[in-house]
Amino acid sequence: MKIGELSKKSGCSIQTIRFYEKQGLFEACNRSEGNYRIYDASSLRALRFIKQCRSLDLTIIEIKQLLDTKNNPNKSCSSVNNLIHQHMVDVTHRIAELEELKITLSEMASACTDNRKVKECGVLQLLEE
Amino acid sequence: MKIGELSKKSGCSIQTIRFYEKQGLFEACNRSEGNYRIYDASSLRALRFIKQCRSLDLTIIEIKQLLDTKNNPNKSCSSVNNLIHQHMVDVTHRIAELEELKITLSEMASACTDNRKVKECGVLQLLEE
DNA sequence: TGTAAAGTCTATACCTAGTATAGGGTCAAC
DNA sequence: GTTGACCCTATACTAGGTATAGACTTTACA
Repeated sequence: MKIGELSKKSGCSIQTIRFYEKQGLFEACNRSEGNYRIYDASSLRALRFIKQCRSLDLTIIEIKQLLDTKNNPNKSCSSVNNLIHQHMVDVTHRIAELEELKITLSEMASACTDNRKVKECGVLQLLEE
Repeated sequence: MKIGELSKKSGCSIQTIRFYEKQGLFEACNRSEGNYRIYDASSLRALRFIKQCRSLDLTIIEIKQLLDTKNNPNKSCSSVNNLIHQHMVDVTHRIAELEELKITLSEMASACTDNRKVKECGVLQLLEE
């Protein structure tokens, strides 16, 4: 199949697929006479794996490491476990930050009403502090 | 005062201050004979305002809009209120996304233990789906 | 068979909010 | 006069794509 079909089947844009290739994540199995990228079913599986990883917010470098690890079936998978665990820690931390931000924003919001003028705006006053 | 002092007093790096200037957020009041940027107390207040806004994750464009609004003291401040409100909506949404991600990651984590081999790794198996 | 449309190719620029350099100029102290 | 601290501009880089421009290939239809 050509890149357009792979794009539709995978839900990744054509540019994204080419971008992943440039990053060394993912290669077309070969090229047609007219220099078109040709993919097969295993390409689709590989791309879905990448997409799944991205949906977990793994970076491209981390995905590369996972792919490397996958190529060594007899090694320990502890690095995979560590990766996921560290991501959980990071996400938890980020949620806490955003919760704090939300509180600050809500305090801001309650400091003013729509019917004021700029010079009386409670939000702007808080921002000046 | 020169940029180094402003940097220390504001907690923004020198490069960041120059970057804000390039973005049109913030200007030195004038230049010394040797072409050094010269700032005064009002510069520090202005920079702190920008920093405060950035700590709320307002974008540079949004901060520009706020600064524009501040220059019209007699206009309505409803755009300011809307901005803060929309940010609260966005942050709330992002928190929800991250909470979902956290659940997914924790399911991943519990699918494997450190003592397995790559080919038996529960995490990698889930990622293949 | 001709041609128009759809698909693909590479290369490049752009996005955010800075950070990090290179290569030079300025200023104060010793 | 020279050392060191400070400052200047310009440029490249970061992450994960997205969006073009300009050219080539393939497909469909008359």
